[in-house]
Amino acid sequence: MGRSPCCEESSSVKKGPWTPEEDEKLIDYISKHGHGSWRTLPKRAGLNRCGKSCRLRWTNYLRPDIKRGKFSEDDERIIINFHSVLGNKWSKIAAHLPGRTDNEIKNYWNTHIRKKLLKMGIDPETHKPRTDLNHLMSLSQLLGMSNLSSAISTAWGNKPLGLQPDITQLAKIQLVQNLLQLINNNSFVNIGNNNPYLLSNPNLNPLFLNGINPLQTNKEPHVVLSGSEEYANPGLYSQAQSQCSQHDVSKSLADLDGGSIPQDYNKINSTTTSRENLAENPPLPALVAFPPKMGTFNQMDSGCNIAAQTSTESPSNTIFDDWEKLLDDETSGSYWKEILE
DNA sequence: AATCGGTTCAACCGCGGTAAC
DNA sequence: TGTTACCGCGGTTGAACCGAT
Repeated sequence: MGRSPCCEESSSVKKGPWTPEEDEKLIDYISKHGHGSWRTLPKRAGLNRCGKSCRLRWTNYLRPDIKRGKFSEDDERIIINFHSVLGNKWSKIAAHLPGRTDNEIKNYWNTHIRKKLLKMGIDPETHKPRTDLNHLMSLSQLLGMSNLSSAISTAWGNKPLGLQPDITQLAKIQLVQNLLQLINNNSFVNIGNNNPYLLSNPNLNPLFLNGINPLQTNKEPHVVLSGSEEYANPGLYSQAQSQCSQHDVSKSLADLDGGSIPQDYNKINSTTTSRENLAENPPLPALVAFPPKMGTFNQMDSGCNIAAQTSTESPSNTIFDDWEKLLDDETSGSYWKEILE
């Protein structure tokens, strides 16, 4: 329904930064009487502020259990993980970070995490690889003089599990993927699904919580993050879960919450299953087949290993071979060579 | 030392949900 | 059932801060 601003009836109320005296009054009043009705609090506390302003000041700054200072890497990981599932539900995310406010998390996301993800070629909204042209251009610049085929072989060839590609290699992977996505309009190239970086990076894989390596565990999933809470971003989460689905997410979430499974998730768990959820929000199909020769994730044993490149198939069968052909072609490849070189 | 542009974050704005009447 | 009041949330703003020149 909405309503007019709570303070419009009284234009004389003070706005802007709070003074130490005002803070003191507010703290003093609430510690003695509790906040009660925020609307009437300012009058009762002797403050020339609107109730909303008092509530904000209290919940975001003066509350005694506020935890101030820099976010730890764990905090950051938790924020990314929950954002990939919940989206911009800052208050819900804040509920999993005791002492942190939704406002603080929102600010931190917008000023730090968002930029980090963008730099890495990850869309912070969808947690999927970016496909916009500006990003492609910046990636191509980042690549500088790199060579596409060597990029692919370096990034995908014989990398041992656990040895993550550096940022340049990531850029190469991203560029290739994005170009392929553009070419195959409406299709989803499965590099993202199988991207070892996305799956193994604790900051990007929601399953990678609190020391649980989704690439190594081998359990049946039985939990879900949906139900009353919308499955906001089926993208990364369901992709990761479907590709690498032998994980106990509830344990991860329980660990996050200091050992006990959060109430919300218990409630959710009792009503839905991940399979149902995935059925409702199936991961995007890989319309362009991921070439076996480039490596696939072995879900049967140790999780999502990238198999070493084995060139047993016809070399002309893969999209990457087509790519090399395309790039070798004097006429059609010149444009792409310009971008890539 | 002064200026400028970018970044950070506290505070504000306005809307949606919902309880109370 | 419709209206009003209130709370909480997410998006936005702008002053303060900071580093580069």
